[in-house]
Amino acid sequence: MATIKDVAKLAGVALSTASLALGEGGRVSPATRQKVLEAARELNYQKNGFAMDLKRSQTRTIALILSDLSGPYFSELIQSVQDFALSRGYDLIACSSVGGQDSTAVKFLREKRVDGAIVLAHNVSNEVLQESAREGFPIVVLDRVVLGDYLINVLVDGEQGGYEATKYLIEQGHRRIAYISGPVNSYDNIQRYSGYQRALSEHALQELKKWNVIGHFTQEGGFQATKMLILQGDLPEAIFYANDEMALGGMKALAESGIRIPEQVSVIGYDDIFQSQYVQPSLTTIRQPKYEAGSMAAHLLFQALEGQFVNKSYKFSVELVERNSCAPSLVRK
Amino acid sequence: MATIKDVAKLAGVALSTASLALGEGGRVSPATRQKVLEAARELNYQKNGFAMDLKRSQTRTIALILSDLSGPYFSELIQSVQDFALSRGYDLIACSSVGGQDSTAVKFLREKRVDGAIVLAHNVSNEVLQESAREGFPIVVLDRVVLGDYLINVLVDGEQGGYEATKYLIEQGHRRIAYISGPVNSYDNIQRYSGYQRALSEHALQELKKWNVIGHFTQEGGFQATKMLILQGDLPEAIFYANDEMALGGMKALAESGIRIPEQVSVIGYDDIFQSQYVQPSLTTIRQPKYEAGSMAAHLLFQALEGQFVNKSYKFSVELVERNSCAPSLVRK
DNA sequence: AAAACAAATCGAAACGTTTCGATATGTTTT
DNA sequence: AAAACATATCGAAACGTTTCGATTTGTTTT
Repeated sequence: MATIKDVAKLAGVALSTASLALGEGGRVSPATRQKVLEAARELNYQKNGFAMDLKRSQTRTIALILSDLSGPYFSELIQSVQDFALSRGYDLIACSSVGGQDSTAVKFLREKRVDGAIVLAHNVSNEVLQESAREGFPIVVLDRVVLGDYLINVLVDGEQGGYEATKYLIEQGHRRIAYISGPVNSYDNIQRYSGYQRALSEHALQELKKWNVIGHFTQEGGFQATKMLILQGDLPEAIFYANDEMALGGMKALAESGIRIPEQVSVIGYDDIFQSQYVQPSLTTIRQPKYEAGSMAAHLLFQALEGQFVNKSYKFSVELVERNSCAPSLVRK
Repeated sequence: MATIKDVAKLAGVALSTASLALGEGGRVSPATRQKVLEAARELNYQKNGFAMDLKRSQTRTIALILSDLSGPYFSELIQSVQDFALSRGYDLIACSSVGGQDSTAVKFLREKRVDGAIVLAHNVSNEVLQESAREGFPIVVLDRVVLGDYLINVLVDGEQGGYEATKYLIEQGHRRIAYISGPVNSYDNIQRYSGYQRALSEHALQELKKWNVIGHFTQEGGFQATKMLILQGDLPEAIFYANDEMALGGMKALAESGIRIPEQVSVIGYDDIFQSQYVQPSLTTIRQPKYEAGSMAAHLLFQALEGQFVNKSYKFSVELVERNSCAPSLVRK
């Protein structure tokens, strides 16, 4: 691999002059620049990024760290962050934290291979975040509250979401409302669940443990959980799935058992993923301002990067999207 | 930021000893290692990744370059590449080539910030790929044929896919088959379209230009294109959408106009994206072995990285997934 | 024509590591 | 007890850039 040294030699100038000529606004004579550029082309010279980053100790790159690069959930978020980063002349790289503490993502954080990061990955521990964030290296955390210097939290109010979803079902006259849970210790799940509980207790309703089944936030999990609910014999009037993917699986299970939605059971989801509007019947759900949150996260990160003051915590509220998977309860005697 | 120099000083050892102690199998006395580790902890030392990469001139990271990080299409691919990379002790970073020649992605290629790359991004030019690939820096290209040293092609046979889809419709008795196109100069679109043409001409069928409408591979585009088709008054018996996203949009347009699928019009898509099985009616489509292709790409990349011989080109075939959006044509007189 | 200045070029240091050959220390062999 | 060896530590060079202050060259002012 040709280095700038080779280029300089071929062009017959000093190393530093070559660097100047190759750079942006260097004050070199046009003739010299020409010579250097030609030499570079001839040698197929490409600058070594690491050497540059090392010297400059700045990368103009931010990382978006996700627990999983795939999955419909992240699309919108990635998009918004990318749009914003690009508009500020920064590069964005997405890295996955699969592998937990040994993942690419954590390596990027620890070793400061980027100028800052946005994190939405529950498998990156608070400690890592707290240790990594520092002067000149801000981190925006999207999926939980974690306190520390140079750490900024952007939250979507899951408790409110859980509350709204449940309240909506209650207002439709339902009283017996099941909750299909995500992983029990997931921050998102805990939030949504506690909103569900608040709505129930505000209306003096009982929570039935046998209707609280774990579906792991996956479609398959939602399917299985719903099958279990059906097998128990005593069907609830409405089911609140802690995310849309589980709701989709659940609807499939209900359909297979010949149970009509929303006539026999009302179903509500959470997330408003893309396919929710295409399922039959279309799924009533809670929409999270993902694009907005991503955009806000990016915004805050850049502010922090530029040394401006930023609040340490922001919270978004959610919105109920009414579709066709819920119907008023028939008046019971 | 503390450097290894500071650590060494605090621990009272030489710089090189500190480096040894911090590294893996360095031959240092346990006592020294202990001292160094403690000093490092105290100073909250984190190694500088760039300096390391520069010295080592190896990153143990590969890049997956996509034209767009979002979108359901890439999920499976990302997953498979990631699984594979992880199993080989490599990190994966995904970067987007939004921004074309000035994008993060191209920068990563040019500046060799990774050890190798897998590219599925039509907005990265052949020239960039050819210039970037070199000894010790192999590139696997997924979406087109591009020749050169250290360049490896993995293709999914789009021509065959277009052919199969069209042939299936013909075998169901349809004769008047519309093609809703992606961007006209997209490699994928050209492939699929030429398969469509081959199937038609093999069965001595005419292609009607007015039924070849551009839908840009987006849902909105498919919707608009279909609206146009409907407005023309003369509806085809079957529509081949060059991807599922357009088909989804198209189905919505048909439904809005009260046209029944598949009774009045058969619809076939391409890609088998996740939501295709959930739309009503479920969408018959062409499934590409995306996971397999990604896995193969990763496989080949590592072989090349290890200096093993690899073939320069691989081709996968596609598979028709029969669902409910197509029906045999009623016998016409 | 000498002095003053600006522009272009150069040399050297620095960024923070890793690694190699050399030295110092301690242990075994003869 | 001297010689031979293994082990632990050290110093210095190297990776490929950028950048700063110094030097050279050429141009303008007095």
